[in-house]
Amino acid sequence: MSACLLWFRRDLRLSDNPALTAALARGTPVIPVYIHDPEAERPWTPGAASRSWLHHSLTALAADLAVRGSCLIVRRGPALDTLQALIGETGANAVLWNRLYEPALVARDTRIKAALKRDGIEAGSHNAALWCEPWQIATGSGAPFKVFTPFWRALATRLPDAPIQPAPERIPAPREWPAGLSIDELALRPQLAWDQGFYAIWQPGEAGALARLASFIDDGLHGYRDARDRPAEGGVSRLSPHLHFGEIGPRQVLRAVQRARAGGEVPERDAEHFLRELGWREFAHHLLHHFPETPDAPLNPGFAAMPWRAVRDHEAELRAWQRGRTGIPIVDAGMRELWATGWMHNRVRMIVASLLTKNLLIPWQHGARWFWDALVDADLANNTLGWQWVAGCGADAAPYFRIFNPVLQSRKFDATGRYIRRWVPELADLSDAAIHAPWTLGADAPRGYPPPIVDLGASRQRALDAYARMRAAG
DNA sequence: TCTCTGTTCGC
DNA sequence: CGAACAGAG
Repeated sequence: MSACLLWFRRDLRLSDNPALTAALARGTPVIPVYIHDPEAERPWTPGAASRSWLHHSLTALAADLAVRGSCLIVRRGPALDTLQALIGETGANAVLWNRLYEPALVARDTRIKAALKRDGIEAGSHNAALWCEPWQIATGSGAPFKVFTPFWRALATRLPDAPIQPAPERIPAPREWPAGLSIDELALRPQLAWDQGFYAIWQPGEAGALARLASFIDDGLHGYRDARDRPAEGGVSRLSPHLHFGEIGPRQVLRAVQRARAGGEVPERDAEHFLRELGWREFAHHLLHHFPETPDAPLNPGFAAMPWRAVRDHEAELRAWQRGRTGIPIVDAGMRELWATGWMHNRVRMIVASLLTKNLLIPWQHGARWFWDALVDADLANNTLGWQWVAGCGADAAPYFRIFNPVLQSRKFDATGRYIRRWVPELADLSDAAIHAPWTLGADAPRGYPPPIVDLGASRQRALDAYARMRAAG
């Protein structure tokens, strides 16, 4: 009897899922499968925080499938071998999935599709993750975009308009289910439960994603343009991990914003600024597709000559940055928020990344690696774009060498020090005037909090000099 | 999605 | 003397 394997990867939802829609349209039983195959993602195997989230997301998906008379079959091993084994066991004659965009996974999926077709198996891939496929958008001369603003203008002409499918009420089951592992057997959670704190603020899974979107549209979108920059406020959507795992799709987010905008509940400027953030996500995938080397190498080749400091000589500085012990309050607050919650506010991501790459002159790849392990929303496209942007070697390079001043940023975006007080409690008693730069208190600076790891003025000049030397060499 | 400096303006 | 602004990198 014929059946269809529905291969879940990072599209862990039942609404707005084109592969699921296609599977149902075939009218045969559907066998949902998740295959744990981290080796295929080398060198970017999922980090520890991301694996923790995945555990919870798979658990939610399995429950959502069970309610619909279905079942998530969990396996481990090379994806093609596992799919072929399942085909043998179930007699399935089709495999459907939604696309991923990481270079290593694109290569794997291409091989799998060819192998399945050679065996006479229908193999179909769909778009669940993007407004617009990276290869469907180009400059006037047919080249990929490297600057955000023109990319955004082009994207606006190609927004999706197909209707969004709701989650089905039932999913037809096979007469017999193949064997599978329990989610626990994948050992995705850390041995020491350092991720416990994460789930006080996060609800992985489709229901959590939809609830987050709804509450953001209701009371976060209004005033978003300004509130999004203040890390002490809940002024951002916090949808990033849900989007990364496909617990919600960008089309669903777009549709919800458009509805709120049309209803007049939300000022145009706030809707526009939020949609631009989704535009940056699309841009990141566009760049990763067209420049697959960029997770490791600068997009701007001139940066090969950038005299970064060798990290092996400065392990202690990297370690202090990772642990939130740089002595610069806004930076330490961000790094500790990351450690405690698996997430960091985007404004603060830019500040901590600028300190590492500019003031400490440590290569951006080391920061990207740390984020990769610590973020629940770790995403190769977004992480690469963000780090290259801050380092100055990526797309949308400014005509100047951008160096954030963490004290000014802190005064501007955390004026009352609420964010710092929350994550750096040893500074909680300082005045609003002193909390952004406690070393200015001299002998009165709080004990137990380190002095700044670098002189911000001198290290700024050092970075500018390094940049000038790079340009002279190029 | 920036910072620094110098200038001007208002108090 | 600080706020506001322009220009440069």
